[in-house]
Parts: sequence; C-alpha cells; structure tokens
Amino acid sequence: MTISEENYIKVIYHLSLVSPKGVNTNAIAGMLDTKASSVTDMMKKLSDKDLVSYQKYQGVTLTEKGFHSAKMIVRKHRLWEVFLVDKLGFSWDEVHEIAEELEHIKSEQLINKLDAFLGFPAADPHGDPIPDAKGVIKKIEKQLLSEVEINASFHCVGVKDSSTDFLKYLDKQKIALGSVVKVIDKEDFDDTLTVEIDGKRLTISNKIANNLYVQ
Amino acid sequence: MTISEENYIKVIYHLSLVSPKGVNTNAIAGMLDTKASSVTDMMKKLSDKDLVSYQKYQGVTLTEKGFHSAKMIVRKHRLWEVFLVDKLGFSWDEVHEIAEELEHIKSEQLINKLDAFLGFPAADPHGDPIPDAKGVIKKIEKQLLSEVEINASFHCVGVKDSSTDFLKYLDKQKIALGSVVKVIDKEDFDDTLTVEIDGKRLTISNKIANNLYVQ
DNA sequence: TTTTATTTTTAGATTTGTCTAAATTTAATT
DNA sequence: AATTAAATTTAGACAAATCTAAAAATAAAA
Ligand SMILES: [Mn+2]
Ligand SMILES: [Mn+2]
Ligand SMILES: [Mn+2]
Ligand SMILES: [Mn+2]
Repeated sequence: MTISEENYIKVIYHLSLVSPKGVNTNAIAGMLDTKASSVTDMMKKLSDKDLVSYQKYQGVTLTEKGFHSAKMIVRKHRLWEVFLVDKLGFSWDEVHEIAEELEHIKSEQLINKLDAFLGFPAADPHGDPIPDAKGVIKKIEKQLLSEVEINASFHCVGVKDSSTDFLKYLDKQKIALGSVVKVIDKEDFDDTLTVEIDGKRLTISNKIANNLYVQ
Repeated sequence: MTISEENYIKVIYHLSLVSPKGVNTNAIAGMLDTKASSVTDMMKKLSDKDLVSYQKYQGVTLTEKGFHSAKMIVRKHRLWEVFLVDKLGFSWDEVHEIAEELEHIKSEQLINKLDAFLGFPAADPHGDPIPDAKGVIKKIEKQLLSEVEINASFHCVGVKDSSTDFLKYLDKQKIALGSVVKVIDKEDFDDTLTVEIDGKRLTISNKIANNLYVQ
C-alpha cells in the first residue's frame, strides 16, 4: 500500500463513521484537498485491491480488509501522537501533522514495541481511542459537554474538533484532559454555558461545549 | 525534497567519503538498486536544485547545500537507530531498514527533541557518529582491529560493515560495542588473529578484524 | 594508436497520482 | 414530469520516477 492509498483509506474510515451507508467522492476530495476526479481514479484502484467496495455514483464503503488496514493506520497515528506528547514534550496541537507522516512507517514490530514502550495507552492526546494490535477499539464512554445535565460533575476526556485553534483556546482557558467540569448554568437564548473548571468559573459558547467530550 | 531525492543525496554523501573527487553513476545505481539511466536523470534534477554539481561523464559531487542536507538525513537516520535500540529494544541488526524510512520524516523540531530525549548521543548503535543540529560531526578516533599492534588492549567502538550477517556473527561471539579486545597473536600466512574478548579466547579471520573498529 | 570494452547518456515508454474540461448521472426544483 | 442544479465520472494531459534499448563518450587493451 502506498502512502497515498493509506491516506485515502484512513479518510474513508473517518467519514464512514459518520455516513456508514457510503462515503461521497466529494467528501473524500474535501478531506484530502484533492479533486473529485482524482478520488474516482483512486477508488477504482482501491476497489481492484479489494480495500473498498465501489459502484459508480453510489459512494464507497470499506471492505473487511480495508477496514482493518484503516484501523492499523489510525493505531499508528495515535500511538505516535502519544509518543510525541508524552516522551518528546510536544503540545497536543503540534502533533497531528507529524503523526500524519509517521503513520506510514511500515514495520508492525515497530508499532507493537512502541505500544509497549508507551505502556499500552488507551487513548491519544486528544482522547481518541487507540486500536489494539488486532484492531479492537475499546469504546470510550463520553458525552458532549453541550448535552450534559446541569450541576453534575464530569471529567474532560476528549475533543471532537482537534484543530490548532480549538486546542490553543483550551490551553488558554486551562482546560485539559482530566480537568473537572461542572455546568452551573445554561443560557436559554443561545445555550451559552457557565461552567466551573477545576474550581474556576468560566463562560463558554455552545460551539465550545459542542466540541468537548466529558465523562 | 522528495524521499527519492533524499535517498540519492545520502548515497552520494556516503560514496564521496570514499571517492571525494566525484562519484560514479554506476556506483550510485548499485547502492540504490536502480539503473544508471535513472541516476543520470536524477543527477540533472539535483543539479537544477543546486544539491550536486554534475558534469556529463565526470561524476558528481555534493554542493554545500547538498552536503548539509545529506548530514541532516544521516543525523535523522542515526538518531532513530539509537531510539529503536535504546528505547524500543530492537537489536542492532534490525534497525537499519526501519531507520531508512524514519529518516525521511520532515520535522526539524521532531529530530531535535528526539536528540534531547536520547541524551544527545554521540554515536549510533553501530558506532557511527551522529551529526549535531548544525551538521558538525565529532570524529571518533578509531582503528581497524586488523591494523592494531599485538598485546595492547582496546575497546570495540564500531563496525565498518553493518550487514545483518556480520552483526549476527558478532552477537554469536558475544562481541559488542564496549567489549575489551586484546590481540594475542597474528598468523603470518592469512592474518588470522587470536584475540581475547572480555577475557575469552577467540580466533577470528582477517575479514572480521577488517570490519571491527577499536580504540 | 587503433581497437575493444566499459561506462554513461539519450530516446522513448511505463506507472502512479494528479489535474482540467467536458460528459454523464443523480438529485432537487419548479 | 420536465427542467435545472449538483455530484460524479470520463477523456486527455502532465510531472515524477523508473525502465529498456540504442547511441555516445571515456577508459583499457592490443
Ligand atoms: Mn498521512
Ligand atoms: Mn489525535
Ligand atoms: Mn531512506
Ligand atoms: Mn547505523
């Protein structure tokens, strides 16, 4: 599998979590910053290799084989992110790009040894679960902060949006994975929340609450 | 710079340590397991990018720019090898292939943080010196075991040949970097050596002694 | 110094991944 | 149901990196 093929497979994997009935050509093109016609070409290639099932105009889904490959790439991506943050001291907004390259390094032994070295982490620095060597993903129980009842306490466990902008906003507000959050009040008009994070009062917009997972 | 260009630059670097006046097309092709005609094409490309100076039929040399790039690739290769052996527990004969891929990961910050994480090692698992962030290589004093006087004691500090076969032979004989070696006797006929390694008597061929550096 | 052998380069083709522009299919609107 | 709009695919082209086969240049041998 080439790097390009791997990038396609991973994008299809992520998109099919949202649209399991079939992923659109255009959606793939958007994620990979390429053109729809290039996607069509690649779908034929991946279909020939039995990594996706593809019928003209009908969108694509991953085959068993493609699904497993995708999880192995995601596994590598997330383990490398843990390495970069835990061992090398990168911050969580700096690691995605580098992991985007590291995820294509080809040794299975490497990734299993890295997993062990990191202590078999369950989640990456953004709270996303790490598939094990067999591809099994332990689902992490979590809710969006925007959907949680008032006056109960939770822990931050993940982010939905892991863009630099959002992560840096969280850093600024001293919100990190593990922080204790309690919703004090919710504004009816625009769903703005008054929260207490690690004991400190804060007002956050619905957009923020909509991208923060708690448990 | 593409991965392919980087591989060419690195090979030219290694070959020019032996033939500083100019590296042959055929030699490059041999190292990269490709054809001479492909090398010619690439030399034009690298020349256009001012990474090598190239004149038809005359061989190539690295420019300042190419020389620096080469050292940065070698730096990455060797640091990753240290990581694989010291942190992940690979043996020294398993790491070259993987480092061959890791050396192309593009972040300068990554490699400098990795360097710090590893404690700024001076040499890789095969005893080869690691260029620092500026490209400076501290030369390691060393002699081939085949050229050393009899009855003096040395430490193993490196290997000239780092093929799996040779490294596995050394493992079998319990010869590692750091081992203490003393040449007891040298056979006139074929230069076979009788040595004492960490106190243990051993007979080794000239070919072995010719690929083991001591200090 | 010719002749022969070796090395290197050119010419032309192939594969991979991409693009633009045009054609086709499907979906959405009148 | 007919028309318009959007999504998708085809056709044809291009750059990167490679190859084979033939031509040219250099080195070695007679
Ligand atoms: Mn990637
Ligand atoms: Mn992540
Ligand atoms: Mn390489
Ligand atoms: Mn090495």
